[in-house]
Amino acid sequence: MATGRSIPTLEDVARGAGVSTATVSRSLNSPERVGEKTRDRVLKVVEQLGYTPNFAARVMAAKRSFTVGAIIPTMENAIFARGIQAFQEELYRRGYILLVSSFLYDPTIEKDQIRNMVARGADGLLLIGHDRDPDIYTYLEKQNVPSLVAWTYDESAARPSVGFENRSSMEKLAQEVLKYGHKKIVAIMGSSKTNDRVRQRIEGIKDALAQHGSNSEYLEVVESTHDVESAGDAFEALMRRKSPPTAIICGNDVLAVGAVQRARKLGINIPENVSITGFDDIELARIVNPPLTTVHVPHREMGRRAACELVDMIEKQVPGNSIELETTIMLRESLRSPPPS
Amino acid sequence: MATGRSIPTLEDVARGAGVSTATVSRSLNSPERVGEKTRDRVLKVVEQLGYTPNFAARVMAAKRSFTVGAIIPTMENAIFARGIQAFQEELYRRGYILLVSSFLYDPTIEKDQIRNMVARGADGLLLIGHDRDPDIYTYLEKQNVPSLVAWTYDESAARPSVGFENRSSMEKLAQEVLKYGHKKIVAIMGSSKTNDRVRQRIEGIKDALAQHGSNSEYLEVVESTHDVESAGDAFEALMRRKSPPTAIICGNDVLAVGAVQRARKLGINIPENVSITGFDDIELARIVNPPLTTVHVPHREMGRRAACELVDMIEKQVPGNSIELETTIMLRESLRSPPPS
DNA sequence: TTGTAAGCGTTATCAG
DNA sequence: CTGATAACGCTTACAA
Repeated sequence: MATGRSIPTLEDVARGAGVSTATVSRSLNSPERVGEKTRDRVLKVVEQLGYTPNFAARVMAAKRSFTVGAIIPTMENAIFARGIQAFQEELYRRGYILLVSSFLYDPTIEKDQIRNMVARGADGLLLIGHDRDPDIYTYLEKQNVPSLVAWTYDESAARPSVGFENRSSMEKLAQEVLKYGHKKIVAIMGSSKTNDRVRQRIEGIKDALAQHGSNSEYLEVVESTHDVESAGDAFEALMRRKSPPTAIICGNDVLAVGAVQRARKLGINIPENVSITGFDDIELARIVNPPLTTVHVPHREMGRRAACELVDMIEKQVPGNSIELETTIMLRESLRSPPPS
Repeated sequence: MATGRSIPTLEDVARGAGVSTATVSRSLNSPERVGEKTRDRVLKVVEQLGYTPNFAARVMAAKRSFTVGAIIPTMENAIFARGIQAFQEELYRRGYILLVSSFLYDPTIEKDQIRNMVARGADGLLLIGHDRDPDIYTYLEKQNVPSLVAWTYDESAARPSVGFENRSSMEKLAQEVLKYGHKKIVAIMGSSKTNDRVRQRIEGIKDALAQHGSNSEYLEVVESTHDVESAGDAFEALMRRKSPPTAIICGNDVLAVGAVQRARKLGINIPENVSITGFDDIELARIVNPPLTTVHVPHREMGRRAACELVDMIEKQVPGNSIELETTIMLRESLRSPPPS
């Protein structure tokens, strides 16, 4: 029945210090509004009892949770792990804590998790990409929970985002591929179904082709799931064709690494036989052999800036500004001129 | 003043459905205890109003938050990212949500974050390794918050853990190194200061040396921080010696990759000139050239099992069982016989 | 099966 | 500067 020693509450502290609960609360939250002597006495009792405020009660009374939720595809891709790591560090610095959920690229799960986090009183939400059921945005507005989109920057979007231009970044990369004289280019991309970043990257490649006078309608895109193995399969299928591509633009580094590894297994030389490019510039990109030509994305910076912006939105009750981060093309050995045909 | 439309509460639903708040609560939490007709009516109103329960209020009333906290060194190391990913997936399946904090290997921050999570009403905590200020355990007991240690398995420890034997795993690996005839072995490890896993791995190497008749006191351990660059520096310093080691056992794959990459830069061939081993078997281990001989750790399995166990501890109010997971040695090209001297 | 009402531990308002 | 006291929104005996 009795759980032995129970957890001390504000009231216990108040009793111990011979003051009211209000005074204890003030001593803790706005010490300047309490007499020095009283405060010291209160803090001593707090220490003695090992009092920790009850969070739920505080949230309910203050209507603030100092909690931020992040709903991401998966932590297993280093781009999210890094970005979220930086996001969390900045949040911690500002007195917030992070609730994390991954939805494994399943929009239904994502939706569920968004509701869940709101219900749990998250003060704000970090979302990846703009592309989701509009109901979600209506819901968030109704609940008055600010949300910020990251991993993309889109001026045309209605809501603020912190990230980079997926389309033009990929275009720059594709330009490089074209400069090397490639004509037979195929893209291996993750599913574009509920993923605006993927769609934009595809558009970026087409932009480059169009500028180059190529007929961009001819861009072939092979869809792959987000893992090394599946990208390897896609790569293998392409290379077994009678007339294989001379360059393969992958949607991200993980896919590109999958292609490179499979190439090695098949005895296909990169870049002699075929060029491969990635996107993100994760650690893997420099470690794989040959190192990947890819687009460098400042993931940590993005996470950190997103945290700053989101906290501002929460605390200042402002709509939030979009922030564009620059990407840079990293030219490495996986790209070179096509083999003489 | 008036915030326009405000968020619907239980009471709004009750009013809308013409029932009491208790009935609404029951319709949501234990539907079987409510008449079918009433329940349907209630749920319809819930839908209409877009009602979501207020989490803080629920926590306060039920004294349960369905939230679990994980306090890890960093998400940037893939071993934690993967393990935590699986941990979160299982938690989600069981109706819990995950609060994540990283402490960047700083025990002061860790302590702070533990208190923070407890204050926020986490129902249970996942911690990495046993090694921390005993006050923390006293505190957790006093607050009656169950905690589970992962990434290690230690029978001798007072508290339950889900993980693997760091010591004997490393011993197995070191045995392999010795089998290849290496005599000059040096270890590059992360700081062992507040890290029992590191200490155990060092002991493991010594165990192997002792069994092999070598004088284990002679094991030299070079300390590195947890990044590729620092490991590279350590490696370089070792190889510049008059009499460099023939095998370098690294504390984990990240350090080993740092050594391999630096070797390439210096024109040192692995494994011809020197063997290198890792620990963890993250993706990187297979992708680096040459691929690493390392210890495979079932990170996802560990995360998943930890979630199961921790939820059991929370729900059944039991002390919790330790679970030992098996590791396996992955022999790959980075290890071979020492060069003829 | 349903309703009533007493908490849960804070914060915030308003007096003093 | 300090103290009462009313919320905050939900769960859960207990009663009907």
